[in-house]
Amino acid sequence: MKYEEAKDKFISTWGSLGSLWGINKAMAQIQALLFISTKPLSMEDIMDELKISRGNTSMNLRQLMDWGIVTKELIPGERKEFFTTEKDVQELTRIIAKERSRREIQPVIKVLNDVSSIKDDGTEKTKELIKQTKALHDLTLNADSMLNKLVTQKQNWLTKSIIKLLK
Amino acid sequence: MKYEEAKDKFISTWGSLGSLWGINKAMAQIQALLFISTKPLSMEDIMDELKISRGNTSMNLRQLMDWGIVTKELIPGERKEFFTTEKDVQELTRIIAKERSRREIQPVIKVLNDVSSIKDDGTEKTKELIKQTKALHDLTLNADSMLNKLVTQKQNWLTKSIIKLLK
DNA sequence: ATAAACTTTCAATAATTATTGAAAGTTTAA
DNA sequence: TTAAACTTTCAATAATTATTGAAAGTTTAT
Repeated sequence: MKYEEAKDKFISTWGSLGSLWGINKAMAQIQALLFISTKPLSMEDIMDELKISRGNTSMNLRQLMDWGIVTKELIPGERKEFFTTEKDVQELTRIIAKERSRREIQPVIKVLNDVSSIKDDGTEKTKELIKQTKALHDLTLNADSMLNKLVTQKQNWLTKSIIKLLK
Repeated sequence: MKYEEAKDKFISTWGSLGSLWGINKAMAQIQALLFISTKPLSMEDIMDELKISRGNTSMNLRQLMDWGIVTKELIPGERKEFFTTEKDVQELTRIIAKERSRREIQPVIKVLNDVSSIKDDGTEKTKELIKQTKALHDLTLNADSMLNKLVTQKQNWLTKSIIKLLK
């Protein structure tokens, strides 16, 4: 496999994986492109490489910047804006996990907490609702914490053990 | 908050959370409904409760059964089929995590592995591609393993400590 | 074998989400 | 101040995904 082929394969795979971490295809592909680029890229560069429109590029870059994953880089003597992404995967994951926790998991924890706190009127169905939403509430907290744990760990000790197991 | 209100709130919230764990709204809502129900429900019951069509109900129940989350229950003397869902959240999570790992994470690990194995031609961009896809490969393995870890743990020791921290 | 009771399938349609492109906005250089 | 270079916005459109409903399929009781 040659460089170009490998690069395209990587970008398109990472793009379609976007759904897994809750971002759209273009956004994931822009991030992937920046991730393997050795130098900052301009909007033009990104549009050309990914064959997407100016508007699409602008909007998705903006969102990536909102997330704190991509930063503007000003290059002396250049009028254009250039962009780079966080290159440390641990840090990248930490940012994404935090963002998703804040946007998606926290609101659910709140609802589960509310629902599991309704007054127990003694009926079986109410008891079941309370019991099961409590269990989900616990699980969600648990998952959220795991997410953060995964992400704040300093060393990838785990990776090493897995690779050992797989070989 | 009364039972009906709490129930509806739970079902709709859980439904909209579906995207987080990669399933569609109707599927998540059916699962939620079964999850808090004290007895198996028929297709009719589900359609009425969630106001969705017969076809939609049938297709999503089928998918939930494919995932192994929902099972058919035959009730003696009844012609209809009845459905129940796994009630143990730990087990539920384990099933979902396994399924997502198989369907989504494994293929990505494969691509990352392929891409990071391209011949190093000595250019900077090739080195960067190799380095960064290797890093992602490790991360993905790591995340996958975490997912499984989260899910196979017997006790929710973590939950307890979080609750303690939050209070 | 027949018909009633029930489930599945799938083409048509609706709803949602992503993308475009051109006009409006902003910044910079001279 | 002007105009060129660049970015952002957003209504229109395209692409994708979910949902319906009715016809076809299946099972069961008689």
